[in-house]
Amino acid sequence: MDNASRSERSRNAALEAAIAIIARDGPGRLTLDAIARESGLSKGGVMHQFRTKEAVLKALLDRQMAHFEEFATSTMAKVSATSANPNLATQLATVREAATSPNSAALALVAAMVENPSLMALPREREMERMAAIREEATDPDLAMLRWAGAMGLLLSSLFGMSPLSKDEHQRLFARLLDDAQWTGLERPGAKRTAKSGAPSAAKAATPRKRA
Amino acid sequence: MDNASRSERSRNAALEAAIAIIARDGPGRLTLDAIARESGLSKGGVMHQFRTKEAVLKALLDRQMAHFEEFATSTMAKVSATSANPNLATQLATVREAATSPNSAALALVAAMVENPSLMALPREREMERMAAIREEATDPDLAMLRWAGAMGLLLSSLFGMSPLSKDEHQRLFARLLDDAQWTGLERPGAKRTAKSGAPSAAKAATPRKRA
DNA sequence: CTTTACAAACCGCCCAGTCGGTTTTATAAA
DNA sequence: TTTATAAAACCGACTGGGCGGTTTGTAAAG
Repeated sequence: MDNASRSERSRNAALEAAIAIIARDGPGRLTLDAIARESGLSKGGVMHQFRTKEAVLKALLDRQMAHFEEFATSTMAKVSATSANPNLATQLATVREAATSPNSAALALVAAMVENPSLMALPREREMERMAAIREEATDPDLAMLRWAGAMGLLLSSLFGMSPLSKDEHQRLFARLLDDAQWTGLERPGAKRTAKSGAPSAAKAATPRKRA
Repeated sequence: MDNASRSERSRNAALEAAIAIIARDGPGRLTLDAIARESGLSKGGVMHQFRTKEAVLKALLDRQMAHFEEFATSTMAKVSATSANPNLATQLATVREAATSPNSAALALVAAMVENPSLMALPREREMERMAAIREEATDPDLAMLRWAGAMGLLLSSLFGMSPLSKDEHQRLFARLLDDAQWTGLERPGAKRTAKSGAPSAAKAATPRKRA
């Protein structure tokens, strides 16, 4: 077999093993030896592909992000013509996808958070960009944020195994979140026109977290 | 100082230290030695109060759950007279409280999930009871669930540090979630028993959870 | 022959848990 | 109160295993 293909295969095997371990035993049980055992590789093999454990986590995050990024751009292309708020529609669909897929990206996120919280900087940044886009296109930014938050709540609660909802109910709720017609009744244009001006300061300066 | 008080003090110190460590360094850095260092106790002292690390996590969970349970029953008493859906109102307020409080219970949950996922069985059970109560009292159960999910999304996104929202925006969104008037426009009574016959009887079950 | 992919033994550190010992509190008899 | 004894709280050195990472060796690819 080709060398590149061999590496590719091994890297994939290791990452799949990592996800399986996190999903089955929890992020705390994710060790290099466990990855080696689960993937069928030797520890040396794993360490050849990833020089450090942090590199494994990083690769895992990159991979999941790439997957959902692709999904997002794909659905974005589909809805951008028809929807009035394509960014929101895309994000809701993507979160639903993440909630449906068994190898959830969120698992990788949790594992990264445990091992090295700073790894979450990049995903966090991306997320913030998306939310800014959602707010900017919305006639009622707060409502858009609440719909987004609802999707995240569904995703994370099912991730934590705290969802009393069946698959069908889950899908129904996501469908309702996605259906603009269901939310037009109570839009409050602008950021609630009280005395304060409606200037939506979308992007706030992200305070960088420091590790000790 | 008498023995009971001494124990109480030490246990408290250890648990406070644990929360501080999780919040500052992440769940992966929570070790018994770290707890001893942070709390000022010796390791032996910590081990005398908690026979194992899992016992520490369990105590942490119990403590946080008790705190929010108390908060919940307190607010439940306040709103049960005025609100048509007191369970939802209470849960939303409680989640807001959890999101606001620095020593979030969610941190304890994450730590428990890392160390031993099975520890989450009890909190999960409680959560499911609450959600069942919310659904039962709602004229539009799905919408109620979505409001709850929105609150959870806000809480968890801020926990993961992925919230681009300022404190004020956060509070505003929670306030909107709590304001029934903002959501009456689009209720769809379907799915559950509709019972749209005049009087809004609004489930007067005094106790949030009744299962024996 | 050189480089790359993998294997497996190995190393040092960290961490949960143990253990013998010391100090503080509780009980109670004198 | 004093004294004797037990029990509980606390201490800190120690241990055994697990973990991240290294090293040495081998086979396949180029």
